[in-house]
Amino acid sequence: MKNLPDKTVERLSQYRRSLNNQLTKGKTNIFSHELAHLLHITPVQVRRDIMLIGYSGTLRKGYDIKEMINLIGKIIDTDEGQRIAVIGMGNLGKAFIHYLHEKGSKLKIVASFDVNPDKTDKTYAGVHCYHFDRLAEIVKKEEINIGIITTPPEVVPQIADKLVEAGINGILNYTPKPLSVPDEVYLEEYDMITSLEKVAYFVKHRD
Amino acid sequence: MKNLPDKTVERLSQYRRSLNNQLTKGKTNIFSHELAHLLHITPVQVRRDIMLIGYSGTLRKGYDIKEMINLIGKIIDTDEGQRIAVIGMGNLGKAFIHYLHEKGSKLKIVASFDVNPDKTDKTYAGVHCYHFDRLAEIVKKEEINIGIITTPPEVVPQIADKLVEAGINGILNYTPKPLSVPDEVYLEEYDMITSLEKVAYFVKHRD
DNA sequence: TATTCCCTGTTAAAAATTTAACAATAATTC
DNA sequence: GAATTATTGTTAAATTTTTAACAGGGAATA
Repeated sequence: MKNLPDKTVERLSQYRRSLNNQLTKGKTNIFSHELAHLLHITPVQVRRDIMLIGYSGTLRKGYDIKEMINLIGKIIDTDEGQRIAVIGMGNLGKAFIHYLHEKGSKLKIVASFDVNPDKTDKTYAGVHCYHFDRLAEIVKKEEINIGIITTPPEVVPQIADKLVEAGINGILNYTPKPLSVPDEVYLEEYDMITSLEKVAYFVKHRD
Repeated sequence: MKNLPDKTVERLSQYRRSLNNQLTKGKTNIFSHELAHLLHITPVQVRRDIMLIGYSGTLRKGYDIKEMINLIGKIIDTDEGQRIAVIGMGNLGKAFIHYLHEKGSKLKIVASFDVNPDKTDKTYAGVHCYHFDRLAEIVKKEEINIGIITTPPEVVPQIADKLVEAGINGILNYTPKPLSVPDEVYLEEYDMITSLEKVAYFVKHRD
């Protein structure tokens, strides 16, 4: 499959979640306008995304929910499921682990890291916390290929270097410290303060 | 000032943070390419954003850091500073409070809410946690105008309703449950699982 | 069986965002 | 003081994303 647009990929993840939800409610088919309504987007956008992934619904019956869930899985997930590490076991790191814990997602957080001895060598929601010194070792052993960084910003560049060195393929940086990594590593950054200041701006300038 | 593009607003927040950082290092002026380098974006983008906010640097000396910080403040902040509430005192809520605690930001988290009696009537990092039943009362008393939702997804719609009813002007929804609010309320949504699945997708399809 | 209606799939247009191109000009060099 | 260099500000082009428009066709209706 040709590479999908960024935004479509984001929505696929959300479609899947909504669809799973509908499935548990006993629904088997869904119209573009229904799915759109659930995500508060437009039906056209739904249909366009579905077109891009090469799926087809049936006229007047909409889309088969199970089929769509499976297809999205084929697009996003790998067969083995990707294995993830969280670096930094503060509140944000814990939130992540907690978030992924219940879901039947293919994404598995299999290790966490910290330097604080109060946190290392303990297990939180089924995820063991190792000392950061053991990063390379554990990444290899556990076949981790994605890292989520939730540490204080000062140490982010070194952490990223270590992750890349250890052979990770994707990084999700949740700190306010912008990062750059080699081209072959996929990087996604998100800054909580920025999104809050964005809200502040648009609240101030609304009308 | 005419309304700025979404993305420019996001970057302004990041410029300011970087600039403050440079200021503490004793730097007084900065070139577009330097600022660009700090955020890992292009110099053109920096210059264009600066153009949009109507600021000018001086040729060969770059931009005056203090002036820019002040200007960005005038654009994003209000004189009194906006007052924020966090709804849901789980790990994510705590992360937010912690994050904003140290910063000299104009944004102030002045209250938090939960329904769990283990959490209510306590203070975390200087922020008092009230029972959710008191939302309307406290929002009024504390003149809160922005709410951050970090609760379990099931209860999000009711919470949003209550926030809107209480007269809030902006909502930052961190749950995976899409929300819709009246037009006069600014809504920003962010979904941690989605961004993780996005990384997973691009890692899988990289090159 | 003809007609209407609803919903999909897709192409085309519009809007938002990023990137490129370059003119202007102050400082520096020769 | 002429030529070169570095850096800004801005217009234009390219890219990405969203929205609109509408043809097609199966189901329902009559």
